[in-house]
Amino acid sequence: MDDSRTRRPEPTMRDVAALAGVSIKTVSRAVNGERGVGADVARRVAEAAAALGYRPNLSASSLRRADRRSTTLGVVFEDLSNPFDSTLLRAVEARARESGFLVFAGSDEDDPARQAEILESLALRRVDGLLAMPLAGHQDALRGERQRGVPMVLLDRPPTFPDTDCVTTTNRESTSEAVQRLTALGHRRIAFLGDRQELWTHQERHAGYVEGLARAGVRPGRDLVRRDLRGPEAAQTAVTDLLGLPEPPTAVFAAQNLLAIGAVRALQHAGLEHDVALVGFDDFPVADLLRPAVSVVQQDVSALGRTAADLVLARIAGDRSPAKHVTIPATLVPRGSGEVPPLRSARG
Amino acid sequence: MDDSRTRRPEPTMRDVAALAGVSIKTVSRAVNGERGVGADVARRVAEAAAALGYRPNLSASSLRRADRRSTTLGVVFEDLSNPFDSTLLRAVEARARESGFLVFAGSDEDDPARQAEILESLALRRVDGLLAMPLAGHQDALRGERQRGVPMVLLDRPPTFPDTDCVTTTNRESTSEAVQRLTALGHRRIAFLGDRQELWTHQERHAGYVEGLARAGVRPGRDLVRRDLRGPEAAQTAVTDLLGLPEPPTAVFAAQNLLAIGAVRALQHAGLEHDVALVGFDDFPVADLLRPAVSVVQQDVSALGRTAADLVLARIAGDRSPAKHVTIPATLVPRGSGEVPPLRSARG
DNA sequence: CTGAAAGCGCTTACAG
DNA sequence: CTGAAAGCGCTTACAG
Repeated sequence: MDDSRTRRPEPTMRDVAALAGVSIKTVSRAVNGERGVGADVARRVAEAAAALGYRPNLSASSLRRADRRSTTLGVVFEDLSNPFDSTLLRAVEARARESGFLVFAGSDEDDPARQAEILESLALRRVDGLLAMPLAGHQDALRGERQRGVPMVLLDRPPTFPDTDCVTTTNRESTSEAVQRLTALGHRRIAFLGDRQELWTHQERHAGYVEGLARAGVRPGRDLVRRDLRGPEAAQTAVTDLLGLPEPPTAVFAAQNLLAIGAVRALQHAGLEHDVALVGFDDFPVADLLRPAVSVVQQDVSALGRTAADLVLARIAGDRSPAKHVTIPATLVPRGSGEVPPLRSARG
Repeated sequence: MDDSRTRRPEPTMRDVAALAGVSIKTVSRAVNGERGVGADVARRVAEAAAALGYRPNLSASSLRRADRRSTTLGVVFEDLSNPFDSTLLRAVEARARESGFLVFAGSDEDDPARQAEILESLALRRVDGLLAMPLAGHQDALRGERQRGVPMVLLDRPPTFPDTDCVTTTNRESTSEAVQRLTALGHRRIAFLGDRQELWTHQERHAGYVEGLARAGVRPGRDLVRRDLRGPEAAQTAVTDLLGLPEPPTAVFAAQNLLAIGAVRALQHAGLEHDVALVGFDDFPVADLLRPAVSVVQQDVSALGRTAADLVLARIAGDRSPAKHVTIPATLVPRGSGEVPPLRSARG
């Protein structure tokens, strides 16, 4: 191998044209597969390009072309190392590539400043479309991009500004269903573990919880609702606390997978994992290997990502129909922990 | 909001110059913070830029600039929805952003054609550097990019071609250590579960297994080594089979987290999870919630990603030192399953 | 401190 | 079927 530590200048159309003995316009036509190039000339251009290792410069072509496309998408999620986010990214990326798009990926860490920074960075590179999870409060940066006319699809949560597509899951409906399954088993004291109240998904899931109880004629005990829990440790503490109540819950609904994990820890610690029912929203790896295996409301995360990608690609392709809010159905996956009846846990 | 469904043409330096009443060269200087711009003029330019919502076109500037930088990195991993890959990506992305770089992310699905396709796609967009996991056999596409002089750092596995940085973990050493811990507990019949033999990481881990046994004067039983296991199901079958041997293993070393998960399933199924020791390579979520909790060799995946990102950024910045192979130390995390002594599992 | 001209690699809009 | 000229948005290399 020759010295690969030195980056050589890339051959250009000019070089190919010189070697093939044609004009650069002819090379352009041949490279882009436009018709109106003689078979013999096309072959000579192809040979010259191959000999030089020529690869067209997409930035240059995009700069000059009428459509100005960079065939590039920007993805801004909270944390790409989260399974939810990474599964979304994977689905988006697969769909994007089918259409010849490449994907920029960034994590905003739920920080408005960082999100704005990433969006700015994407804008400087003139991405054709944006896929993002809107922050709970501050959606100014996203709204700004949208107002400039950048095609945008929001995931997991709806925008607070108009005229923008989004794809979410059946938070309320599926939670209501899950809670009704618990009441059907006879549970009356069902605890609710929720993340930050400002999160739309958790508002929806809480609403579903209330609705599910109401359908069964159960009045929600205020002492059983623990919200603003951030992370598994907070959930663990909350459940431990709940178990110490005079009338402890016979079932727990954890509105997020990290909270379900914290609940498992608390139940295991109290030795009550087979006595108190548990259902979580969002699946997590090896949930089926725990004892009991953890029943969950499973989002179709890949479908979420695929749908969002399809939407933004359609917008880029010129779809000017009114903004859509697509809801992807979640599925109840019974594994054991959610099928524990209340009798066994009646204590005292 | 005005009609955000129509993408307006972006304002250019020309527009800003016209509004500020200066030449575009002056706008260029002001925007790039070059010195030699009068305070009054700088202010007028800033105002005009803000009024128009001007944002420089990085592609155009990169095209003309001497350094040709796109301040863009390409990441090509096997599957971005894998926790290992997504944790790497997250670390790379964080590091990249600190240096003003944005990251293109793609999954090659272990398919040479797809990897070549992604690399091509990245090359057309003139990324400044490449971070990739080399495929077991076909490294031609990566070698090709490297020969063109594209800065490149390989992750998890070394290249089969020269002059290229890579970052891997202590596969052999840590496996040897883990096996020696098992022999120190008295284990003599220790099974090995491995993925495809062509994978360098699994060759290394197998070598570490052999070495660890040798240190304890144990001769590896050929019947206890099961390789070419692809995924948890294969591992589960293999362990079930091992447990049926006349002299079953008293301990299992699973050379990958998915294989460890399969092993857990088999042990649980046989009711032997508390009787047969298990150690896995690579951590996995909630491994600590299983009963017994699963002991693992934990890679420092974030450090892997950070190191790789730093290396490629240094190369891009002009570092011409000889190629490095950095090895990141892994850690043994005892959780219970690896601390099961052999006596309890002596059967018959 | 400021600007006119040329050019990065490519496509557009013509002309032949 | 092929090509010369102009220009995308910006920076370089000059000149003043």
